[in-house]
Amino acid sequence: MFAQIKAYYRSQIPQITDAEWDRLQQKLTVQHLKKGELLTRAGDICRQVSFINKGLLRMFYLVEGKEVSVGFVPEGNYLAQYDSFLTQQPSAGNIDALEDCELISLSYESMQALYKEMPVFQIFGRKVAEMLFLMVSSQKKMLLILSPEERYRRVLESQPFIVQRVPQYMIASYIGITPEHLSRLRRKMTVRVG
Amino acid sequence: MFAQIKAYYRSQIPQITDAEWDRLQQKLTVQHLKKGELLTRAGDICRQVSFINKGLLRMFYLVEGKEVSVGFVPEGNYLAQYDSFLTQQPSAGNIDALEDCELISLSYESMQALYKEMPVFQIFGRKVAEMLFLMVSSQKKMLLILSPEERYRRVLESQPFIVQRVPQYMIASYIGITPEHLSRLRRKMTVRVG
DNA sequence: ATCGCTTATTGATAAATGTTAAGTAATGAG
DNA sequence: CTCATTACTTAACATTTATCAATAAGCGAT
Repeated sequence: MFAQIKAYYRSQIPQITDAEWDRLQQKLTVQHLKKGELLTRAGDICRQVSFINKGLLRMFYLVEGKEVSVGFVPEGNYLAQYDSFLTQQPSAGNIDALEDCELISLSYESMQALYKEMPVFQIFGRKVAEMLFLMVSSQKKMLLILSPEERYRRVLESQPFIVQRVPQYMIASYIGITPEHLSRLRRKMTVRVG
Repeated sequence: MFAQIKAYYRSQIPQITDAEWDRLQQKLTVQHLKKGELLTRAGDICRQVSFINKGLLRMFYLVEGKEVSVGFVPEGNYLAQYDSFLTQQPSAGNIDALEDCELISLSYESMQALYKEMPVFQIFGRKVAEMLFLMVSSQKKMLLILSPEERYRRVLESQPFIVQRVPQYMIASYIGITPEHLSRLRRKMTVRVG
């Protein structure tokens, strides 16, 4: 049950001791989500971070009745409405399950307690925040300097699981275009290939 | 000289002691940059973070001969080619001074030393990373869900110093449009106002 | 296998944005 | 102060992208 998440912690903070891990594990809770269900919704305050043991989730906004997807997160990663989790203010975004999911969650209070209790979790928290910054920062850069077609190619090559497991119309809003336009770009791209 | 940066640390980590601050201050160096000079350039590995005591700097990419601005950072903030600083890999971006600047810098090695020596700096590092994440994350969201005109309005209302101190053609690429288009949007926006 | 629903494709048209080129305004160095 | 340079504006035109509407294809539940 906890093998994957334990490996994750060990990869981020190899210096973690068994005692520290045990202390953490006591605070973890397991949670299941069926395809289509919401993990958090706009207006909620995000009170936990979740490690995805299995499944795939999506972060998205509702803008003028339309869904705009901003991230897809598969098993083996941590996930939260992180802005809301950090600020403990209501989130503007939603998270739903694109597949049946198994999550291992840690509450805000538990995390604060771990921060106080054991410095190694400060390091973990810093590394997670740094990683998230790198990811979002590179995504923002792609939106600014690449054309829609190039952005789609990037998704294809650097996050192929998205193309394999996420409906195309969600990918369209993820790269900032309409589903119709993405469909046309794809046709244009494949004509020359075969 | 160090009053502003000291206040900054105290605001982020109020629990910092005088001894810890002194230890930090020993490692700080002051640096001056004239308007137009580069702080870091693409290909460099970023080896320091800089607190801006005075002035204004810009982060930008060179894409097909054109500058694409991705951030403007005024006095009172920390600045680095943060992706490169974290990974110690060559950066794809540049930083230049839009005004004469006074910077207070801390090297990568010094920061690692402080991390090891005193846990409070781990907390500081985490808070900085979290703040950067929140900022970039909200900027990415704006690019995805707002129109260019709305993005410009946001800059006007939430970062007015940019409109006051940054040339318009740099703001244009910052919000993802051409200078000509921004000029047209501005005309359209002011016609109705007066 | 079939039905019903969701997703993807396609075409016609409209709107938004980019490009090129020219002119005007602002700015800074001497 | 003057000139040269840089920044901003404007216009005509080209290209990209969105919208609307219709059809086709895929898919899950029964």
